[in-house]
Amino acid sequence: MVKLRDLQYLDAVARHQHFGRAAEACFVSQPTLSGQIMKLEEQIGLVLIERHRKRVMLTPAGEALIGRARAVLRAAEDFEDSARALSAPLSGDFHLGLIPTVAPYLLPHIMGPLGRDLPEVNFYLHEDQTHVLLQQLDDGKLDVVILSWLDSIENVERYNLYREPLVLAAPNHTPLAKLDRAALSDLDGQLVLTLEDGHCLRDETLDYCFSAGAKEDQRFQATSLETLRYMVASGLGITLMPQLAVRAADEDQGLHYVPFSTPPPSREICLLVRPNYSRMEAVRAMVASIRGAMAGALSEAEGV
Amino acid sequence: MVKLRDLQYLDAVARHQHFGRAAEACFVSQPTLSGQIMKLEEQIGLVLIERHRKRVMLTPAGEALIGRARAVLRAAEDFEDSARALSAPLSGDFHLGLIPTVAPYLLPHIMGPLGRDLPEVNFYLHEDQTHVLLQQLDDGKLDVVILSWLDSIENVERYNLYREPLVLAAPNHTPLAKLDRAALSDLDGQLVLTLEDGHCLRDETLDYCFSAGAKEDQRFQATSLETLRYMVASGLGITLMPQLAVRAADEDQGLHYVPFSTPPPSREICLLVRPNYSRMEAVRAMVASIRGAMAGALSEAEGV
DNA sequence: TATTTCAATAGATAAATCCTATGGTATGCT
DNA sequence: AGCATACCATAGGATTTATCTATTGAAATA
Repeated sequence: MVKLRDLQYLDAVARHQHFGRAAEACFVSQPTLSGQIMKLEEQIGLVLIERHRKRVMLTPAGEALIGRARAVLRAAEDFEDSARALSAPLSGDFHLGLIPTVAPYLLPHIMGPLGRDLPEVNFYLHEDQTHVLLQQLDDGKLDVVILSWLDSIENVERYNLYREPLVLAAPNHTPLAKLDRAALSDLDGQLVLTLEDGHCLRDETLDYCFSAGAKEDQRFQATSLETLRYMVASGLGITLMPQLAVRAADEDQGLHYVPFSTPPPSREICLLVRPNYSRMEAVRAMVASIRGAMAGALSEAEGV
Repeated sequence: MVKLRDLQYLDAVARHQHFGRAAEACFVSQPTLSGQIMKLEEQIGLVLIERHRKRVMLTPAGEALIGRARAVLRAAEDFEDSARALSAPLSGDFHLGLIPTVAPYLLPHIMGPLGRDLPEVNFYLHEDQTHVLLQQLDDGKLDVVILSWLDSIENVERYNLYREPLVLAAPNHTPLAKLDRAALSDLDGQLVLTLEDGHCLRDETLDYCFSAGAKEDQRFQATSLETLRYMVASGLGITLMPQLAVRAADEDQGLHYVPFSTPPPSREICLLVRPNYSRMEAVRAMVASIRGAMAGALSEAEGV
């Protein structure tokens, strides 16, 4: 039977397209890696790697097998992760992915409680757009992602964390900013500023706005929620903001937030893991910790 | 990183609940296996096996990990199968599962062509009911199954082989046996003999019969199509028979087959493999070979 | 108490892996 | 051309790992 080490060597060569660097990545000498790769090729009766002077690459057979080789390695890592989780359920490294419209506003609320409730866990934080996070979750690069739920997402296990209302952000001294409560119908005929393509908040905002009869201002697209905030503050237009991004201090910057009358437009922020993920005990602890932290944070924010 | 060999040892101990027999199954000595298991336990920091005098068994931790260990082994086998398939696509062992109402009538038509078209393949044949075959396909015990398609089947790749008409089987000298062509409406009010529970042909037959107003004869249930045939021949009642099970010689046994007018009741016989199965080239060759053989066989039978 | 059963231990051997040093062959530069 | 560079393959020896046989030890059985 093939050996996991050989598959690691194969994976490294496929990745680096270079025997020396692949060997370095595996912490062995180049001849060792070369020899083992050759032995593997001999064992299965196929040449897996095309050796050129300038660059090595996989043969068609290698290309066909590399996916399955990586599947074996993933399964082995999964076994080891499970073992670690069993011997110390609430410890180890966790790679947590968040979308850009959540991370900077959620993390201040939860990093404290998480550090307190799971003191043995090291959290590595990754910020990216939904589709990237989901891909990385699937690849095993991330353990957990937190994002705004979309019905098109599949093949994950989902834990709702909190439902986040969207509020209307309008420049001071405009009629909309005078409102105590906004209704969706108030958006009719308005021009709305949005984030650039790829942000799920953009799609959610546009959905609500289109159905209310508002139009997108196609002259500008913001690259981040902070940019968007300043575009609104400088009087360029209005937008919808997630509740957690609301800052009372912005009033001085020419920006006013108006909550919607119930039921407000909102998004469901949830935590996702792969089905059969090996460290569910820690995930459940994380979910409980975050829900606890956010129950307080949102009702507090809502009162403002 | 864990070694595949260790996982094999673990799997063997879990299976045999006995170190000595597990070692034998792995073709190593008992101390070797004991030692490696202990080393594995030490490596992952968990006791996986409860050593009792009378019987060894998995600890809860072992129970939690054995599934993932087996997943690793399956992935490794998959890699090796793929490698073999690449170096000799149309050779090796194939475990083929068939349902009992297909196997004895289909195999005579296809074993010749299969042997001719895939001379390097060894076919191992397994006969069982649909749900057992599907489970074994999923477990990797079978490479390919051939059965009558049900809409409830999922998570497989499907290749239709042929659509098999069902014909009316009635005792000679009964009014139905005098018909040249039967219509479903002719079944109205009849008592129909069926196979015992678990055979998909039973469900298909009853579906057609119920919708035509016929009732099941609950006094008898046949354990095989051959038994059923003789029950009809001895005048106990009528039934529906798959076209391929029709034998002209039965006329002398008091049994008459009446084809239905078009469109006749029928079942779709198809070949299933796991998605991402590693030896698709051979499967495609099998499908082509069977389709070729059956195109002739069915039109021939239909002419009778 | 004697016997049986079965996993663990001890010590020796065989095999696999890995290292350093070196060879050979394209590629690129002057 | 000629030399230097980059890089994979080969050789030979050192180390680690897996494996074997023989034996021990501890519970279960008679």
